[in-house]
Amino acid sequence: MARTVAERSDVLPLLAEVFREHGYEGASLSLISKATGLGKGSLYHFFPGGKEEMAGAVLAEIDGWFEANVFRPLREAEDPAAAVAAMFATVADYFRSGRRVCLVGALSLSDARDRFAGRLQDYFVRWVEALAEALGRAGHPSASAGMLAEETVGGIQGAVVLARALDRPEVFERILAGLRARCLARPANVPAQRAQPAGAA
Amino acid sequence: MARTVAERSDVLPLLAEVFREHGYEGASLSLISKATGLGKGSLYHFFPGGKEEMAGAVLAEIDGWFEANVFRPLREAEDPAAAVAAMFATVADYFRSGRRVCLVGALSLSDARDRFAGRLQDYFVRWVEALAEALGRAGHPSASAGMLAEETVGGIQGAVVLARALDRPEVFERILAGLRARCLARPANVPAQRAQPAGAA
DNA sequence: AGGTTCCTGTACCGATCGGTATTGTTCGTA
DNA sequence: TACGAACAATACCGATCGGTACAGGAACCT
Repeated sequence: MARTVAERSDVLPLLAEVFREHGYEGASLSLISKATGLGKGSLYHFFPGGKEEMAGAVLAEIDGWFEANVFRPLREAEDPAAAVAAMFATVADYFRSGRRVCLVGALSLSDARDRFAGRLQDYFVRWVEALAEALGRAGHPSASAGMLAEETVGGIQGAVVLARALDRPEVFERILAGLRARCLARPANVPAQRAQPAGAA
Repeated sequence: MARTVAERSDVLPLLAEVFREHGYEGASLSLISKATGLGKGSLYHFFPGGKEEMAGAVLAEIDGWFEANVFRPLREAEDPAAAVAAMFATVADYFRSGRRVCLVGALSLSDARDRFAGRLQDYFVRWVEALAEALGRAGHPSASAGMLAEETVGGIQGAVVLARALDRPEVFERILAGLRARCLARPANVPAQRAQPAGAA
């Protein structure tokens, strides 16, 4: 028996991909075992709570990644408009232009929603709030900033659905470009917040 | 043994609800049997192709419903702006303000996508095209009409995801209201196409 | 009434499910 | 070199999966 000295954190990305591709119900332990190269014994060694703990760990990692790479930059960036622009690039990359499913969104539509309700809710709440704050600091009036943030986060989720259903990744890119333009359009009432000219960081 | 003389078409709505609530993988035959009140024997009498045929029949019915109540009105309405406004009302009603999942969208994110790829693609293609045509006739230039149609259909899907994840139906309503406003805003270049003043049929 | 068709319920099939127990194997440590 | 902890692979558990076989009752025909 080979001993690979795997760490729990090593298998998380593989695990995540299995849940993304097959959903919670569709990801059977044999599938997970094959995808991670770990036998059931090893799997249950790392995740005594079984499948639910595996999915929970994946959600936690995803949450952490978005917190570090998306939410916090939005909240803390000196140049909020640039941070918003960066968010679109980061997200498009993360979702592989719509070829890759958003696990949080997929779980929200699935049977497993109730099981992870708190986490799912939290993820989207924090995304919307972080984006709304950045939009507000970029000059959008606070009411419309919240509304625009909701529309944008929802729009990204919808773009994943549509691009996957149509099997056309360019649909994802196109929708994100539209959302980006609306987020970066100079708000009417702010004097000189420089809008990103479609090519900045 | 009671004979209920059920028709195949009678069980379709119940079947649809089971698939919506539990997804394809999550909808087990025992669950389906309980929800429809039909034993496995009856189920396989009506759907010899098993679960796949059941889901296929549900998709076909949904497709037919949208064709009759959404797509065709968009294509054939005398007043395209009114048809677009009606679409939002119809859709909000159908999705129960985001409390009810879009089965086509959910399947698109799930493992079962490949199994029904053609149907899923067709549904969204026809929705986007019908809406784009109506928007075009309402005065949007053809390029932006296609783009806006894509954004709108995707936005509706995203609104379902977001509202379900947040467990707040008003998010669905709010996003749809925003999309509606953008669709009905008087296009810059058309002379006198009357924009719906947010309250008409 | 007798036969036929159409449905319905149930028992049952092999396969696979999530999960556990057990046994091996490879380490760090000393 | 010996030991115990950490990791890996396998066999196996009861339950449930999707699907089949079949017997039986209701409605219809003649």
